[in-house]
Amino acid sequence: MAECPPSLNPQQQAAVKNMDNPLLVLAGAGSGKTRVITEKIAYLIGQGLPAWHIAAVTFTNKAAREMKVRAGALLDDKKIRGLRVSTFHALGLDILRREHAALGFKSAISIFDEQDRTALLRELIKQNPDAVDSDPVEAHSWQISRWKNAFVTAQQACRLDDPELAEAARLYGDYTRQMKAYNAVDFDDLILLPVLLFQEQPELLEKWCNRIRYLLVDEYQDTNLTQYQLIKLLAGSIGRLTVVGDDDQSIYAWRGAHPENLVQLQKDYPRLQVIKLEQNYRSSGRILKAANQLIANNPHLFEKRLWSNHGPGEPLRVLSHGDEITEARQIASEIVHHRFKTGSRYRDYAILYRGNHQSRLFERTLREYDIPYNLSGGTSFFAYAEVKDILAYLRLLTNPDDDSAFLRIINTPRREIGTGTLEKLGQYANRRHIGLFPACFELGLEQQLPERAVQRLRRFCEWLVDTADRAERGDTFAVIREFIDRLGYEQWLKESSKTERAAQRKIANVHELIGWMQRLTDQEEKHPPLSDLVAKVMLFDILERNQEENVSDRVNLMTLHAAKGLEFPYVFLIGMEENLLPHQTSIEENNIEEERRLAYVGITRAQKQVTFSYCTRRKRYGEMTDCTPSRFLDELPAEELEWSGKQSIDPEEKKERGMASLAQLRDLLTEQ
DNA sequence: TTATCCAAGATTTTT
DNA sequence: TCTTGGATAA
Repeated sequence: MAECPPSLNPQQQAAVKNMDNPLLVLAGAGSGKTRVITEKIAYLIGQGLPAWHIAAVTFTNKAAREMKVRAGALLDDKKIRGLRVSTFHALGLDILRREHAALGFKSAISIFDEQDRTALLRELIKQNPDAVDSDPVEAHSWQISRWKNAFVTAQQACRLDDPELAEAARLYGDYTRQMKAYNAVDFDDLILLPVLLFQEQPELLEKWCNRIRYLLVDEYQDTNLTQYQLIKLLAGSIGRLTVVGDDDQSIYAWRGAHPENLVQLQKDYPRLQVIKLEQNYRSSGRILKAANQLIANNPHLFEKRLWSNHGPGEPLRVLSHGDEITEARQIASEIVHHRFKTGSRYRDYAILYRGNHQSRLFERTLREYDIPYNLSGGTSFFAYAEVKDILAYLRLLTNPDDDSAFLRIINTPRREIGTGTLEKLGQYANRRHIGLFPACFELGLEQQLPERAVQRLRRFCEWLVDTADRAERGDTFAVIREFIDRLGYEQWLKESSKTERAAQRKIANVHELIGWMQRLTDQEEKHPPLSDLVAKVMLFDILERNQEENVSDRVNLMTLHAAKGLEFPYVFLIGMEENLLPHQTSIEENNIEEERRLAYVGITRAQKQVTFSYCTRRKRYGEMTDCTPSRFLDELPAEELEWSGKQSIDPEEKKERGMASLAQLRDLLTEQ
């Protein structure tokens, strides 16, 4: 973490102590915003507001965890009991779980991820063959999500009368009805449904407002319109509320984030106080100067200028390379040399890039150079097919209406239940307006399907019912383990995997998932029902947790998005080229500002030094293409930049600095 | 029902 | 160039 001042600076103090007015804290990068939130929680409790009346909301599990830990360090356990620190989605889930009846849901709610949503939409499109539609399913799925994030209901979407979106609007309605039938919600619903509920039933809102008497919101610039509605409802008309944000770090507009919420706050709460935190405790002067100058090219909701007490520090460097292979090699070799020269650790370095695909070459190169690295982002644990399968089984055990889960696992592992059978089952269930699982037990099904098929379905379903029963009553996890065992799932993984190693990895993932859920259960005094657990698990990412535990000494590889909120002594910003950063599609859509903020986020991650690098030629989609250095490089203070690369560097130095052979490097390492 | 091939497309992704 | 998913053949 950045060094914090021994005591809070005047602005931070003002932010902590202001509790009578709604408060907006404009916290620049590295200005100690997490500290302000945690200190404020401690202050509120010190002023006599019990912890269980305070809620702090973040966007990531990681941020929530960090906040909990840091609040815990300020206060003793007793005082902090009941404090709610969670993600938006976890808060929404909690509301839904407690108020499900008011929304017409049964208690065991399934949570659908994007894949589930897309699969369901695909089904819905198939069911309506007269609609000639060329748009891919993903486009509709995305549009529906956009609507949900922008607080547009299905009815409102239908009334938009936009022929381009008519099909999506129709699907939105069908989808919403179908989800209700499945007793399922998606991630966006976790925010949207509580808002709709509170609007319709003020007495429930009052209950929750009574419970949450002070609300703190982290990364406020990332809230979407629906989340803002939820904040406004919970904070009430008085606005017992502190939000902390930075419009310069808004990099999620493409996902529905609405940084204008910063201004809206001023309109909705005339008594709003605004406090700016501009002192930076992270970076050296030159880095801040560069960051300030770059971001000055964007229009601003609020003016803000970062400064720091640190010295000017080292100049910013720009490296030029002939191609991406040279780029990767030179950076790898620089890290080796620099680390050796300064006695730094691997984990002091971060290599940041715009797109995930850029990591691949760097991974390979770092391996060649024997540099340990950590890759964050990429595929999440829950994207693994084996994890999704097991979760689908668990979902079906707790929620028999979850057709998505049913379809996913009915023939995984193979049970000789093919599409023909499922098609007929689906038609029957549709006619009877029931789920696929309940349909299997109906007598009428026997007229539709051959007896063998019915038998197979029933045998499987009866087994599930029996398992669910025993899991409810007995030792839940013993039952689940036995269930997975009897499924023959591991055997199936072995058979279907290409290599033995892949199979072992998948099996390990399954164990990890179950073990993790069990630990989660054991933490709670009263064992929560399985359905709660399954829902909760959907909101977490186990990989994230692993990386926390893994405090090993590794170079960090991540996207600029993933880097937000983190800091490193030495930062490499690679691929500083037009069409890469700013990204091509953003140029086409004329959305340079968000790209500029991405660059800004990248620069402000650095404590001591930033190194930019670009290539003059690069392989793209398998073809060598010419590249132009990013326009953002021109927007930086030229006098603080030190260019090196083929134009400016003399051949001797180049040889010495960049092109050391692998053998030389190995020698260097062994000497050490 | 499953295996294999081919064509299209290729940002970012907190939950 | 690599991945993904849909179509097609066995």
